[in-house]
Amino acid sequence: MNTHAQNVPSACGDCPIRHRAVCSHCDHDELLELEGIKFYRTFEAGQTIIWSGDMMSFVGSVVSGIATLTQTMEDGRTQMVGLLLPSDFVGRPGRDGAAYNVVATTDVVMCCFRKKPFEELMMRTPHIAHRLLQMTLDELDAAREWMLVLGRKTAREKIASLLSIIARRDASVSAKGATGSKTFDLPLTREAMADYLGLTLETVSRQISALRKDSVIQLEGKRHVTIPDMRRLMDEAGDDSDGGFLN
Amino acid sequence: MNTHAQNVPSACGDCPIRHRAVCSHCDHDELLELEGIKFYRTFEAGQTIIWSGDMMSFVGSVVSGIATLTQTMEDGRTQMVGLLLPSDFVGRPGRDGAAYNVVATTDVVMCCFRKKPFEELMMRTPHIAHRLLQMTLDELDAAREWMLVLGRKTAREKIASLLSIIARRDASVSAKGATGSKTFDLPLTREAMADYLGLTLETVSRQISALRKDSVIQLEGKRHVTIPDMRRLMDEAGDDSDGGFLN
DNA sequence: TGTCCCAATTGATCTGGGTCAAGGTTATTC
DNA sequence: GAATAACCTTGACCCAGATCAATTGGGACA
Repeated sequence: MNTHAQNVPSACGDCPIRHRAVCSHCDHDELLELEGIKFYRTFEAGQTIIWSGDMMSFVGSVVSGIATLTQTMEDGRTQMVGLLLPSDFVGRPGRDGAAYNVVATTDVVMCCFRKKPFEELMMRTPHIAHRLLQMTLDELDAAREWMLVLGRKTAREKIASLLSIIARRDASVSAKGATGSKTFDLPLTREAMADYLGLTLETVSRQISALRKDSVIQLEGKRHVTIPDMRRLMDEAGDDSDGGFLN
Repeated sequence: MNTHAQNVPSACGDCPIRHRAVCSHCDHDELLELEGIKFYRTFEAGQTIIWSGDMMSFVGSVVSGIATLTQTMEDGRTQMVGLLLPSDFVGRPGRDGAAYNVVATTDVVMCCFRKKPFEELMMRTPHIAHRLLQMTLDELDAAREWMLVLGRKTAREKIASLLSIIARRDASVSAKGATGSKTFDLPLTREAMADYLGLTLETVSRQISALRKDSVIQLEGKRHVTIPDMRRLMDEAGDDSDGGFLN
């Protein structure tokens, strides 16, 4: 039982179940069991991966690309409830119906497992259940952190919170650690950001402009963001500590 | 392996680990193992059970009373992120620090387990891990459902959503099932409701008055609510289906 | 090189819910 | 049963963010 290194043994392939997603150890027994129940699927940008209420026949993780979880009311109001980046897990072992829409924001490759055999594997393999429990607890924390953002933060603080989350998960760090400067491409349209933050896209646009005018962020084009001072951004977000949506 | 009935065998005592909270079956082996690691604690209304950031030395479930999970910003803005009713589980196996404050709203009795032994028990006992995973997935769904409430619903819809959740979890049903009339005592002050809904207490008060004037609800005193028509309330909440915070 | 299209910006105005302030209701205590 | 203290309600006013409406920018394609 050795913890997994960055470079994956070729025997493991690039299946996420052997990376962060599900297990953190690396003996090869299960690989065989997985043959035939594991497969890859690709989705185009904009495509719905799972409809809320559908029976889900698979679980899996995101290999590349970005997907979002959204809830919708009949009148069309929508709220994004999660952001899926590579290595994030999708699915609800033990459940049949999906609770929300999963939509590909960019082109997405997923590594999927047929649900029934995966559940059986999980039953036989305690560390998978434990790993899933840890991941689910992380998501629960993230969701609750986000409830504070949605319920109590101002528009400016909401934008700063979102940027700081994306920066932490996504960014190439250009300087010393958590407080230096960071650069990344926004993976979301203004409208998607609005759906995430419980705002309108106009308000998102205005607040981004304001943050740029105040030099909290720099913009190159519409999507490429650089954050000269993470500490400053996190102050704007109202985060006391190092917060942690999506860890 | 028999599913648990309402009346608990006396050998089981009233420990929640044998009720809904953790396991859904009832063989007696583990009971012995639990001796010495299980204990009860009581908290007075208003008392903080766990401070955010504290090391948690126990996990457990609520036996009686009501507690809330809250997040707070330095400037005092607070957001409730969960409501704990009897049988709900508290704690994060595998984690040390608490992520939010847990506060007793009424007097609360908790059935606690020392964390380390509980975790060891969980490692040895797959069905406990599976049960906890299911419960955590339920909480995650509930949290995400609540994100829609916080991000996209109007004040009136928010109040209706909260009332319908409490009615579903808490109420004595007076008529036929989910659509009949229900009666219950509000377990929360107006201020706590406001913290739950991302509103101010004045707005909560006004919207409750409005719902009463429109006969969506009836009030006796300040806390005793009866809902003549659940279907009507759920329409007001904007819930298409039977929604499900806290299941 | 233009034109089509979609994302984004910016402006003007409106409004739901926040803020501030003044009572009213119960419950508790002595 | 009067005094005190929570808790709740209601009113008047205000403002952050929504809504409605142009306009701009930038990439793909012919």
